[in-house]
Amino acid sequence: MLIGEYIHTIDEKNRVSVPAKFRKELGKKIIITPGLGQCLFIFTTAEWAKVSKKLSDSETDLSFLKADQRSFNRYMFGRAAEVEIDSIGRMLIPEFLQEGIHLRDKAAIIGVKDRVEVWNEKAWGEQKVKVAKEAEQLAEKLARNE
Amino acid sequence: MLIGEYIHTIDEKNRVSVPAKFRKELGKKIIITPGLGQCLFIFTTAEWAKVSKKLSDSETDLSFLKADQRSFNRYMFGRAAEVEIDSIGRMLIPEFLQEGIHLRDKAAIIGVKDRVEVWNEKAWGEQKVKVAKEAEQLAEKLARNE
DNA sequence: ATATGAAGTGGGAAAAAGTGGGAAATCGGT
DNA sequence: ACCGATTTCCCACTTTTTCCCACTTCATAT
Repeated sequence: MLIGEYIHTIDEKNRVSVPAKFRKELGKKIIITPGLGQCLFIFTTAEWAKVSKKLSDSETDLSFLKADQRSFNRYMFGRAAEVEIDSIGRMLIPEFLQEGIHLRDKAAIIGVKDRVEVWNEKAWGEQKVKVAKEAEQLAEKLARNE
Repeated sequence: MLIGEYIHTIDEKNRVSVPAKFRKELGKKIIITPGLGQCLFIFTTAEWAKVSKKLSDSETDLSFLKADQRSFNRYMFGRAAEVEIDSIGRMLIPEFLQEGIHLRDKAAIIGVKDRVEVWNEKAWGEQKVKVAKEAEQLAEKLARNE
């Protein structure tokens, strides 16, 4: 299972170490896409096969005739990248994906059960604060037995 | 699968490098047609065979009138070009196709699963911004498995 | 405390990709 | 058939990417 938080450097060549604990599960080849919120998603090739199938299942073979389907596919596929993890466990994040989430210097790499997310370190810090508050409220509710 | 975004130069001889990652899948010969939206479509010969069959097949429900279908086909077929990719991986984009989408200097080349789109760089930038918001909503739906 | 090994980071060299331009071949018009 | 113009083919340069090696840091165990 993919869990935990890691802060890694993104170097001048757009490389980031995949946390060693994730490497086995992710395999040699991964798919990086824009995520929901200010982050990227990393899928295994198997997961991506499912996702892209789901996208195409709802379509006819002539999906490009429908305007909104066109836009959506353009967005999803056009901004995805198939990436090989190098011999010492680094991935290369294309610049067009970095731009979308203002990634630079430090990346937060988060395991979320069966997917991995990549955040700008600062954005992740803020996200955590936000989530922490929600968690506290949830905990209080639980404590009051609601 | 054809995915990702690449910005390439279109030179004085109307040549554009096909992104190296696309070359194997596209093969030596491709079909370039006017696209829908401000772009061109590129299909493999195999994919084009499917598409053109579907378009001309009267059995297919394209949900528009015969007359419309005729003029649509005239548009797609009449302006489609069969193009050979040269020995070092460049394609030649006919001028009549460039004019339609105001292509010059820089082209954005986008992989959209099993077709490739070619955009004027600037138009692509605007398209991305426009679609980003609605695509996220659609993606959320998808993520919730609706 | 020190040695050992694994993980992460940085950088140089080799290879590949992208770009530009000249020469040969082809085409069209006279 | 000849000439000029356009297209095609090939070569060469530049930039980017990839591959590999080496150093540093952190954690673990002795």
